[in-house]
Amino acid sequence: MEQASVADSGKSSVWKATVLSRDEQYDLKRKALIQEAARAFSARGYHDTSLVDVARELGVTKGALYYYVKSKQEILFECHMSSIELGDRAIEHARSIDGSGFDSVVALAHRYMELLVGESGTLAVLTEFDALEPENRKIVAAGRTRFGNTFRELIERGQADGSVRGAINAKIAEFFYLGAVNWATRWFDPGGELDGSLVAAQFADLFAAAIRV
Amino acid sequence: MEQASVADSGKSSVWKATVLSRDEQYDLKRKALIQEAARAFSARGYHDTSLVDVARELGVTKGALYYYVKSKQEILFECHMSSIELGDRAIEHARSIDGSGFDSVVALAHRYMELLVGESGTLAVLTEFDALEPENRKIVAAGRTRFGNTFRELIERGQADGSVRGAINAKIAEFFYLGAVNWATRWFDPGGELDGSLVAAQFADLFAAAIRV
DNA sequence: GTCCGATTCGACCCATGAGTCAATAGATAT
DNA sequence: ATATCTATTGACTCATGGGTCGAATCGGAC
Repeated sequence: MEQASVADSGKSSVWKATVLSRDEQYDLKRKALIQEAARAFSARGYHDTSLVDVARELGVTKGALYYYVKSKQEILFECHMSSIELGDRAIEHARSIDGSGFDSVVALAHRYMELLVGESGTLAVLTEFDALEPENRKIVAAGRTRFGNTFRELIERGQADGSVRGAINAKIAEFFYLGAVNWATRWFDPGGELDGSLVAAQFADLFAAAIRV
Repeated sequence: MEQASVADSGKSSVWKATVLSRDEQYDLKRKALIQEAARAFSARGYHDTSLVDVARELGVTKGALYYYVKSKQEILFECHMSSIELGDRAIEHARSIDGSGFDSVVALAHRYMELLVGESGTLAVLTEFDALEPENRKIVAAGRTRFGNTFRELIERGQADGSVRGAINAKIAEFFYLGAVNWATRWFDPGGELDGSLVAAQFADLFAAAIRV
């Protein structure tokens, strides 16, 4: 008992709670595992994160993890896929905007960042693309391309309709903003002094000012 | 002979050239080693880069590398230190500007990026900070802090003298720009379609527009 | 040509970390 | 109480990669 409470001193909150069905518990634990791994991957990087560490953080041993996932690579892949999904949701939102190209890209940029630092964003991993094995990388690359193309398309539409500065190179602007965002996953701390929606708003504001005509 | 030419098919250009003194050759080879490692660290990350790969790229075996450096960590440290030095040079340049706070930060941002994608920038590594061992990390952190403080100080001076938008959070603006820059070391290819000085100019322009009053 | 120090090789050691698996403790139903 | 399925352990294998070291090689000095 004493020892159990010591083991629980980590973040193993989801790894107990016995008021649920089998399947529900399984799903919850799996989610918790991926989320914890995502946090570690984002902070320290894929190759510098050992599953022993992740397991310890969950108050469990490494072997147990393999009851929920088949490999470390699978975890990374799921992290990437959920970030892709956030991208798609942001795209959907941007497309629903009935405004200029400028309005749309800014909406895309803002919503994307909001989702990333928000509730469901804690399991998104944007870096470590190279650590994906070829097969998975291809799938993730498709999602990335989808997002990047939309981003550039909206910028160019803005340039066509006169709402975005013509001097801007769409590709560089995209890399510029996505770089800032990708990097944010490294330093942003959900419990830190900077509030998520504040950061998202500032990021969107900086980007908007950067490309506004 | 035949085999030697095959081995040379990499980028081992500096690893021959017998028209120099001992010490000069030693220094050159050491530089080449660190530069090649930096390229690999920037592209694939520290932990995913093996010294066997670096050695092969230089047309040499791993053992030979240890004649020039004492550890992989030493290489990483030197890479970081040279990026710090670029930062200091950019600071020096920004301080020499006799203008508003806005003019100074933009000069800092522009020059920093120029140096990074320029000639001497090929050995700068900005990410992989966590891979530094504690002692080295402390030293590098000092350089980073110096740069970050200068960056924020200039922004705030700009806000005081009315040349930078007051609504901007200096810290977030700094992270925003440095994120874009850090990320650029991952994708920028000196021989690629995008010219270095063009990218630097666009980055500075985007940043300038983002914070301009 | 021979010698000597500067370089480089390649085989080796060792730590780390991914993934496996038989054994077992825990819960659940009968 | 017992049989059964679930979940977890901990000891294991194996591959990778950093670092070491004595031996071999190379290039210039005499």
